[in-house]
Amino acid sequence: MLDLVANSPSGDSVTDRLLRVLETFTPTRTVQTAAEIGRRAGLPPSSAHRIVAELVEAGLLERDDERRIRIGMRLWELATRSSHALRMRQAAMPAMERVQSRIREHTQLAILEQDEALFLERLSGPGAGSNVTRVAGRLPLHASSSGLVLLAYGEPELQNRILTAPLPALTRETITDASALRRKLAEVRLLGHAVARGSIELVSTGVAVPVRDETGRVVAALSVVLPRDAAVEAALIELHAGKREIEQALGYRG
Amino acid sequence: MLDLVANSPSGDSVTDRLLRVLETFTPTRTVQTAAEIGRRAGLPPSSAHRIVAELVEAGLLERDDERRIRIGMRLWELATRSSHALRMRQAAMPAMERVQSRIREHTQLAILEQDEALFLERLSGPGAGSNVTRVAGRLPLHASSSGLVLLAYGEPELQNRILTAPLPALTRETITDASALRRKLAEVRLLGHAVARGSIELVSTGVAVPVRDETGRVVAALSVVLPRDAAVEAALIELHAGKREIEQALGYRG
DNA sequence: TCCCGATTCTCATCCAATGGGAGTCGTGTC
DNA sequence: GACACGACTCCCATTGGATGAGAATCGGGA
Repeated sequence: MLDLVANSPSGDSVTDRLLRVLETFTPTRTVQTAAEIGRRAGLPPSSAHRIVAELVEAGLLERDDERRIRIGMRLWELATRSSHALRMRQAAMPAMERVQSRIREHTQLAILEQDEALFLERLSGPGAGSNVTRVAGRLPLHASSSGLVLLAYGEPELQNRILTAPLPALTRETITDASALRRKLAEVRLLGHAVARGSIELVSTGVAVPVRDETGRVVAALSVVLPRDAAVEAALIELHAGKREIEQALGYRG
Repeated sequence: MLDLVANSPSGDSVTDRLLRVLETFTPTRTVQTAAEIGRRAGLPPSSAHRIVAELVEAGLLERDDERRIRIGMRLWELATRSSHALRMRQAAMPAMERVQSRIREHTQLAILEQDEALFLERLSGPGAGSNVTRVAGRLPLHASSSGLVLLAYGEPELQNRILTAPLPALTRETITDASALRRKLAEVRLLGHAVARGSIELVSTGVAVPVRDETGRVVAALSVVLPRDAAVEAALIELHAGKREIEQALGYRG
């Protein structure tokens, strides 16, 4: 490929490139030079600089004092202002705060997104226990309590996809057997909640309940993360109260 | 313009177009058909469909059951995971919850963004008063208490820009005179907080304090919105406690 | 049944995007 | 103070992917 070419000989569309550029940013790498971005996104230096400059112009990226690049707030604004799911987050916040203040452990809200549980919010008091979850982070459906709820009440087609795919173990207590998972899902539907002990981290137990919108579909999971051997009853009571509060805010008349 | 052309004869780059497409979404219009998007973004129908399909493929937009288009969660994820400012939001949440639970009025966190105050978070108990602020919403610097704080501690160049531009009135109590604003800013710096009575909505009063990061720069404003004639002392005490808590989380040793 | 709008597909056209290269700037090293 | 290295900017010949008119298809409502 030593020839002079134009219009992305690499065969990727402009959209692809923009996305690759944005994806070079991670939770641990929030500022980069334009050249770094280019290297990581697999772009020639001059192209990288041009594209980054364009994105800065558009407000999707920002240049700080030292001329380095950060993700622009414009991106977050666009996404947050106009997103259906994030309006749900807003509706759920008061209930989440209540649960958090009573249980005093991590309180989370997750939705189904591309066959994973995506966490929209996490409230954590001081002194709350261990928790790998992060806002805008993801966890696999078969391992997290939130994921189990979203999976148990999800489309049959989703369940098939997950049950026929490999079930990677995060700990030695993660369910990795399809038929065991199938039984677990039946249990979740029967009880109306999911308890996941040690399946994400050995030291903690997740407890989650489904949240329905006005159409009656399960659209989210409300959960708390307790120390591994804590009793779940008190948490369940608060989760159900919180769940009902959110459902009312969403217009569900159960 | 009846001739056959290629590569956007309209003279706009691909980035521009993508941004225009994303900007057709608003808080009140979160789902649209591809054709609607095209009309609003000023794109020919076939181009609109192609671009929308590309963005759906990339995950920046999503198609719902009825084939209509929504903003994709991917966009929010990218922005939230990798943004400096949103990590600050996360660091501020516990303090904000505390302030909210004590004052029981809207508690907000704002940053400076493109010469406006951009609200990163708003906690609102049940029964809190009126409030025009929205998460991911903006307010002018000269009118809101958060804006006054950000402006008072901002770069001189920012202050010049604002002070020499027109100062639109949101209510009859908004400061619209440059020299009055200059005096107000001096007062804010002297007192270490801003009180804005009726300048956004006549029925409410904003109270805001600055928040500094580890470099000592003011990077955010923590504020509450009280009923117009409420006493501000109790709120100020909580705001200062909250501010200090956030600054410690950010590594500021004041 | 017809109609109208949304959507998909095709394809000739051609210009905006491309990326090598050369040069500048700033910083850190010996 | 010279040198090395990397980030960045500018330039420009090249061209293939993006473009949008148009035709066809789909789908819902009257």
